[in-house]
Formats: sequence, C-alpha cells, structure tokens
Amino acid sequence: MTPPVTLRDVARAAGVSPATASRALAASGSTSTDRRAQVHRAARELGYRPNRAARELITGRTGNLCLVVPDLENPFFAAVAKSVQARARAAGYAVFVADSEEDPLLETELVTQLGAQADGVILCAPRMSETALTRLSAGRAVVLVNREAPGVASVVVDNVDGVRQAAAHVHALGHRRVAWAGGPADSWSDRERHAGLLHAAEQLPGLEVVDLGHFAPVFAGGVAAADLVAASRATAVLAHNDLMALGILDRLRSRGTAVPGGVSVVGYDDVPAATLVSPALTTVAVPFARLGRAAVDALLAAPAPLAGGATAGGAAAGGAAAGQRLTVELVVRGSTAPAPPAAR
Amino acid sequence: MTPPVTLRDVARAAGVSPATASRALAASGSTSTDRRAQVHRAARELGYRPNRAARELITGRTGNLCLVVPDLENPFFAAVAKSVQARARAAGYAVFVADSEEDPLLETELVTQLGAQADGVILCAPRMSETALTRLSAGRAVVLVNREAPGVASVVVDNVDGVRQAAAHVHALGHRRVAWAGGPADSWSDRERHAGLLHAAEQLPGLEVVDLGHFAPVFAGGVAAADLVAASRATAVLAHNDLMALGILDRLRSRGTAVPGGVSVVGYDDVPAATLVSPALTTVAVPFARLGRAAVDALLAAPAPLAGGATAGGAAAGGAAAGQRLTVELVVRGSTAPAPPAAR
DNA sequence: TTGTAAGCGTTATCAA
DNA sequence: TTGATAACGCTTACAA
Repeated sequence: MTPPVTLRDVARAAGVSPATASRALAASGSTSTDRRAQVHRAARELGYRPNRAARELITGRTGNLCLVVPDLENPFFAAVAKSVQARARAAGYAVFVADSEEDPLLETELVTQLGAQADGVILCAPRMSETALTRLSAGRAVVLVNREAPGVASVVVDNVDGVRQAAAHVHALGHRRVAWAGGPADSWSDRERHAGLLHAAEQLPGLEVVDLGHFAPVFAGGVAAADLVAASRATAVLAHNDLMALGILDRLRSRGTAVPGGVSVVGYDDVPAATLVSPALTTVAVPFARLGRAAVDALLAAPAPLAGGATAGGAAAGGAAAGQRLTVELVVRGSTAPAPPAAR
Repeated sequence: MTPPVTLRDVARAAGVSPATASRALAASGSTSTDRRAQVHRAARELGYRPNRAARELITGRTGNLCLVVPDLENPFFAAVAKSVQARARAAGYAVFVADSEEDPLLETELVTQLGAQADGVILCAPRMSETALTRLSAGRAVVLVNREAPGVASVVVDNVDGVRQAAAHVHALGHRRVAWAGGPADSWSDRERHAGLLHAAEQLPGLEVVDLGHFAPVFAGGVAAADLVAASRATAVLAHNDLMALGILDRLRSRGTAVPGGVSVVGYDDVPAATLVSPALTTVAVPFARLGRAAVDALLAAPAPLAGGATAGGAAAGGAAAGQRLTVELVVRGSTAPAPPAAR
C-alpha cells in the first residue's frame, strides 16, 4: 500500500518548511495568506491526514472523549450514547464507548484506562459511591450523567419534579393509595425520586404512599414488584423507570388485573418501548438527547482546556463543579385512568 | 497534579536502562528473570501507565477498534455494540463507537476518519453499495456485520434459513396466503430474506406469497405495512424485522384485527421488546452477542497483524475474504396460531 | 542480556 | 513571517 502522507511531504510539495506547514494548517501562529493557501492545496492534493498519535504526543490532547455506561442495551443509555456521540463528532471528537455491566469495579477500571486515552470522560454510574466518584474525577475531566457527587460536574434531570408531576397526576385522577416500586437501593436517582415522592405526598391531601421496596431496574424487577402491588391495595403504582413499569404492566395483565381499570401505572424515562405496549405507558419523559449533548458541552466548556490527564481537575477544577439540571415532563398515555369509585 | 510516570522513571527506579525496562514490560526480546521482576515491581509501585500515543507512533498500532452502526437506538445494533465492546475489552482493545444515522455518506466518512485511529473497523452498513464497501476496505482491516461484499470479511446470519423456518412454521399452521413486509429496497439482508422466502415457498405446497413492498425497518414502517396486510387477504405476515412486526401488531390491533386470531405475525431478530408486547412476538432469533464476538475475533485473527492502516488489506487480504455465517432459530410465541378454518 | 542512540510525525521554541 | 531544532514517550536496531 501507499505509505501515509506526512507533514514533511506536504511541506516539500508546498516548498516550505514543516514548521510553516504545521502553522498554516493549524491556523495557529502567523502565516502569510498565500503560503497558507499553498500549503492547504498541497495537503488536499496529497490527501494529507495528520497523525493523531504524533500530535497527541506533543500536545497532550487526544481529540477523543470517553463514555462509560452501565448497560448499552438499556434504551436509556443507548439514547445517551447516541446523542453524546453525535455531539462529540460535531465538535471533532471521537468517542470511546464502554459498557460497565453495572459493575462499579469495572466502571472504575474503564474510566482509568479509557480516560487516559481521552480528553474527558462522560460517566453514567448510578450506583458508584460518591467518594469513589470524587476520587475518579481527580486529575481528570469528568461529567456525570444523571448522578451527582461533590466536586464533580454533572448533568441530571429534575427527578424530584418528575415524580411530583406523576404523583399530582394520579392524585388528580382520584387515586389516594399509591405504591412506589423503587429501583436499586444504592441508585442515586432512585433516592431522589423516592424522596421526591414523599415530599409530593405531603402537598397532596389524602395521598398515601405504600413503599414496595427495591427492585432491579429492569423488566424482571417490575414483574416482581407487580405482585406486591396487587397485595398492597394501591390503585396506582409509580415505578422507578419504564423498564420496571413494563414488567409491572405485563405481570398485572397476566394476573388478570386490568390496567388502567384496576390499577394505574406510571413509568419514568419514556423509552421507545413505552408506546409499544397496550395500554401505552404514562411516564415521565427524560430528554435523553439533551442529556447527552449537555454532557459533551459541559466537558468541552471545561475551564482547563482538556489536557490529557496531566492537568488539574478539568471540569471539576476549583472545587465547585458545575451542575446542570434539565426539566422533565409527564406524558399521559393509556396506563393511567381515574381511580375506581370504590377506592375514593 | 503529579506528572505522569514515564518509562524513564520506571527504568531509573529499577536501576536499568529505558530499553531494558521496555523489554521487560513487553516480555519481548530477552531479559533476565530478576531484571524483569525488578522492573515490574518498580512499574507497579510508581503506577506506571504506558503512553499509548508514543507506542502507536512507533509501532503503528493503536490498540483500538472502531464500530460503525446505522442507529445505536435500534436494539439490534445496541446489542452488537455491547458484545463487540465486551469482546474487544477482553482482548485489550478499546472501541470507538459511531452512529452513522443510516447515512451512507456519513458511514464512509466515519470509517475513514475513525478507521485511521483504529487497528480495525467493524461495520454495519446494510445499505451501502458493494463497490463502496470494497473500496472502503482497501488498505484497512474491515469486518462487515450482517452484510457481505466481494473481498471483504464478514459475519452474517443465515437469512435464507431464517425465513425458511418462519415460512415452514406458518405453513404448518395451515396458512397458505402469506404476506411479506420487506425492509428497505437497498438492504442486503432484506434481499436475502426476500429471496429466501420465495425459495421456501417453492418447497411448501400451496404456499402463496404476497409482496407488500418495501418499508422503513422501524416501527412506523410496520404501521404502514399493516394496512396493506389487511387489504391483502393474507392470514399471516412475515416482517423484515421485529421493529416492523411490532408496528404491524400495533396497527392491526387498533384496526380491530385480532392477532393471532385473524392474522399471524412473525418478526426477525428477537429484540428484547418482542416479549414486551401481547401477544408476544414469534420471531427468528438472531444471536446478537455471537455476531459481535465473531466480528471482533475475525478482526483480531486477521492475517496481517492489524497494522494501523499503512498495511494491505488486513482481514480482507488476499482477495478471498473470510465469511462467517451464524445459524438462527425460530422462536414461537403468541403472535402465530393456526390459520382460520375458512382460509384453509 | 544489556545499554546507547536513532527515530516515529507532530508541535513549540527561538533566532533570523 | 519563516526555518532550524528540540522535544513528546516509546520501541528497536545495533553495539557492547
């Protein structure tokens, strides 16, 4: 095959020194207009592609970002990955994507390894400890998605307001006994959502919250929760996320409990599958794409110019890390309806 | 922050030259056992992490792979991404993931750009032309997933046998008039599946295939196809993939056509959502995880030792590219049932 | 088996 | 504004 075209080749073809060629192409430093044109033409004609490794070696910047998620098959994270990747590309960055399989140990390892090859890390780690997160973000530009930790930049959604909307909705429909099917006990967003529900209940006269406990944030977790719903005498159930809500829906149906006739169900996230089921799922819509974009923007706007890892804190520099909170919106579909008269 | 630990630091701490340190850590070349131990200990104590850029600059290998898919939110590609990423990590590779938004132009650009930073590319490009694929694979190690092209390595599933199983299933249930809801006209797998169906029909006495045309391989495409199903007097419909089948299911339901009572529906892929709907979808299960793993293995087993891009053909070297074909299996669920007696 | 030294392709420094 | 020249951190001849 043809050997790669180097900057020297371009410089030679343009009749200038490599240094000048570099400046002309980088548009950094001063270069006369005609020289620049010459160099650019030569580069184009030769099909010059800068060697990123060589550039990285001296600048310390890779031009890459890194995204770590717990599960790529979870539509929530797939959507985040898609938008992160799109935004990064628009900014000229490539993205390493890694799946941590919900394993905090692997999460740490991935951030350490891949983070070394990237200018910044976007991390979805709902269950990692705060201290671990803070430690991981030291000496590295990190932005957390849907998670907060002291001193670490983050982009989250308004979990408290989301469940408030959900609770207000079922309350308005006449439901008074509402069950909560929680996610993992160590999930940050679950703690926020649960607290938000309790807080909302205080404002909603007569609303009683039945805590069903913690479940795996997947379909099977919802299936398990459904049986407790049935036993709880609640007329509505709010789930930690859509995947669980879909499990609840499925299990209630096979138990012969009508939805929304017997029990109303509300999810969280608004994953695509929420509209595939019947009745379609009433849920709190999370702006996935905006989450991903905001995370990339936060990384690229970091105070430190994203030096490879040798530099201080990056997005987290200075102690007071920027936190961004996106609004969410309840989407009412078929899985919620007025409470049965008997229950009012 | 602390400056990164370099090989020189390790060498100094171990009391050897950088060259010896390099050899000791790489286990390449000859090093005495005690020296090696010394160096390893020093490296561990100092927390040495080799600079990949420097290594790449001299070896020409990046230690990265690149995966390009049309849509990360499509559960099919999400599953492939997950398994590719896992297998690559096990082999010590990081993975760039890029979403081409179903755009052949962007696909080409991504392969060219990201491929330059990777030792190999795994490409899902159902709709790119064969010539474009062959051209793209020149001078680059490329493995195609669920797609074949002359001279390019690939890992595909047995599309023909998949539809054969589906056709045999509905035929055995007594269906004689079967509709085919095709995917995009330029989709390679759709051409295979369609041809497979026609071929299967020849072997199944009395089976008549009604061609409904081509649709977008997503939920909305299925919705569009559903109305044609109803008009076709077919008692069963085979869809290009699950997403379409789910759209068909949904639309038939809202039209008042019972599934499987009135019409039986068969999908392709077996995405997780196939079991979320009711009735659950009978479908041809594609081994996503094995597809991804096989693609990585094919890349890493390539004849050329994966040189960064300066070397010839990689996996495709020699002209006769390796093609691997995985078997698929029909999973019968609730969306298929015996044909109505009137139709027999 | 080990050390010295020469690069890999780029950017940054410094004179001119 | 330009061109030598020195890095960046590593691997690999080649010599000892």
